Amino acid sequence: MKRNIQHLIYRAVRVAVEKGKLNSPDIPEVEIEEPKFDNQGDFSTNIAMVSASVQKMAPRKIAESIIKYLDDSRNNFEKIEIAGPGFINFFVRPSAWHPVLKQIHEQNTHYGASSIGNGEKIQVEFVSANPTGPLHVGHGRGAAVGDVLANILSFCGYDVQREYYINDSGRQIKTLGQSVFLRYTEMFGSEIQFPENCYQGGYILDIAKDIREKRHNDLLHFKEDDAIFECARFAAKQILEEISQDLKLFGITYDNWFSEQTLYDTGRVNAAIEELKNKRLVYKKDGALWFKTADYGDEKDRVVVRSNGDTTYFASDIAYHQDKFQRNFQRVIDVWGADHHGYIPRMKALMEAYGRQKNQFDVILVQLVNLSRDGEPVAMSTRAGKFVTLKDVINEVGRDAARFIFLTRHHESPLDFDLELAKKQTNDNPVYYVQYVHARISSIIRNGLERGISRIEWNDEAVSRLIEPEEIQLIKTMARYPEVLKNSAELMEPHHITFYLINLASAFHAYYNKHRVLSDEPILTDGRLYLVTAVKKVIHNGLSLLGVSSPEKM
RNA sequence: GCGCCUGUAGCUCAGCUGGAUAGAGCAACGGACUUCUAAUCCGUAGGCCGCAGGUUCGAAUCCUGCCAGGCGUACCA
Repeated sequence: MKRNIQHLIYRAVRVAVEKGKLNSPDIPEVEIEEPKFDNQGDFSTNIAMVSASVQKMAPRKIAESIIKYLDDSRNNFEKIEIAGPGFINFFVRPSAWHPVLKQIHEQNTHYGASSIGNGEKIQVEFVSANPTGPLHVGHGRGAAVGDVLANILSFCGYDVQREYYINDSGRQIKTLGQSVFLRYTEMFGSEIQFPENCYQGGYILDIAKDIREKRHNDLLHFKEDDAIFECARFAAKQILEEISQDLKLFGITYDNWFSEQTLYDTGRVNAAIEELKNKRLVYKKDGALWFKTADYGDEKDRVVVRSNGDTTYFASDIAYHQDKFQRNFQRVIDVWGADHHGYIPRMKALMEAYGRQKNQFDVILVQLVNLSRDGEPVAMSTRAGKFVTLKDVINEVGRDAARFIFLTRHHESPLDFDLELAKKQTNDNPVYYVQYVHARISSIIRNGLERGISRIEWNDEAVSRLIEPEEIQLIKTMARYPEVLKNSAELMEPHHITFYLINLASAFHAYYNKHRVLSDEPILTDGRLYLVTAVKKVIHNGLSLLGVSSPEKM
């Protein structure tokens, strides 16, 4: 409908110019908006005001000419008027909305899908938590945002891959091995001093016990470094397995798990460093190797190889992101916790130094979750072993509610997550508000079946009976869905869908309370069943993208 | 100090690629179940859109400065 109006205006302008009513055929892009107030129509455009300076005419005069030559031979509009300083408001004839329903039924689970992605290969990397402890609530937010973003992009025609980057190399893994090994020796009677910088959580002890069960006291005979290495490998593998399970519980599966260690094992980190040298992007200073990131927008240069010969995390990240593009991804999206934002400039610098386009690499920052219980903040630290795991939260409040809460906020807005509140609010959590629509409509359809209505299909006479304001409102809202998705994909902001669904749910509940679907009139009943079935499809469609279930009964 | 994010109703947040009268939910108050699921609906009340300037016909939205909170600012990861 929107695009239709756009075309009509372009054509009207052309004709008006031909007839000499407008001065210039150059008009800016026509933007069609949906006004907030009913008395301003269903759609409106500010084109007359925006082109006033080009046309050298008063906005209202321009609007008059456009309307005069606007071709509404399809009779879509009840009224087109000029309002305020020069807005053109379009009032759509109610029946002109009806074809939207047919579209929804025909496209079914693909309603709202688009091809704006053009089959482009795109990768979304998210969560990527270090395998040094279980996932906590904060990771859950990144998981929800990343997963849903991937869903949306896929729905919009991108060829999406989900990847988890495993930081299984470097110091934190060594610390993990050390922590486990200490607990292990402790079980054999060693007096130990457990260092503060080691991981304190109870899961470390569990892993140590598992090792004892498998290896008995073998490791005590190893050289300490080797024993720590063994522990690290064992622990990381086990923790990663649990992470994978937790994510599955949250409804997330990955296409690929990428190990940092393999970058070293296959020499790709060294190769990347060599390439940097060849491109003269690095230099030596104070015994370390520096990347000239400051030349590409970073505030200063960054170390790639330390003076002691160790590579930095940045080095493996360079190799990793090179590898992503070598795997032919045209676009790469990293979902990070907001505490890593300081890292973005150097990554952008890397991209620029390699001549990549700006839109080929994006970082989605997800603000951290402030966890509290009954208003009291809960400290979160993997190292100190104080955290509420994602698994606990899923078990407490449910997968659907947890996902929904994470997605009812802009990802860059900090999120207060109160455990008691989340549990208590289970019943008036917006997720149930939306799911309830699906359950209610399912129930109506079941009741219809009992009356012998098994066919729900387009019928001119039946659909033409849909003229109540609440019915038109519902259809209008559903007509917006494809655009919401496109917007969500382009801005990479999943929360728009959540808010849209709440909106649609509200329109449905209002309708439900005012009108009966299964009425005494068979024709009207057919039309309304056709309508609410469309609503059910859109709700299901949206909830699926959010990874939330659509219950038949509640 | 510098950088990023945030600041909108009592609370939690939308709206921010400039538009007409500022939007939800929760909480408060008053109503609606003999009726397809009341996990619902209808209504009332609640606002210097952090502050001050600027750009514009028009600013919550863009620009500048300030204030407050969070985070970051390593030859850590």
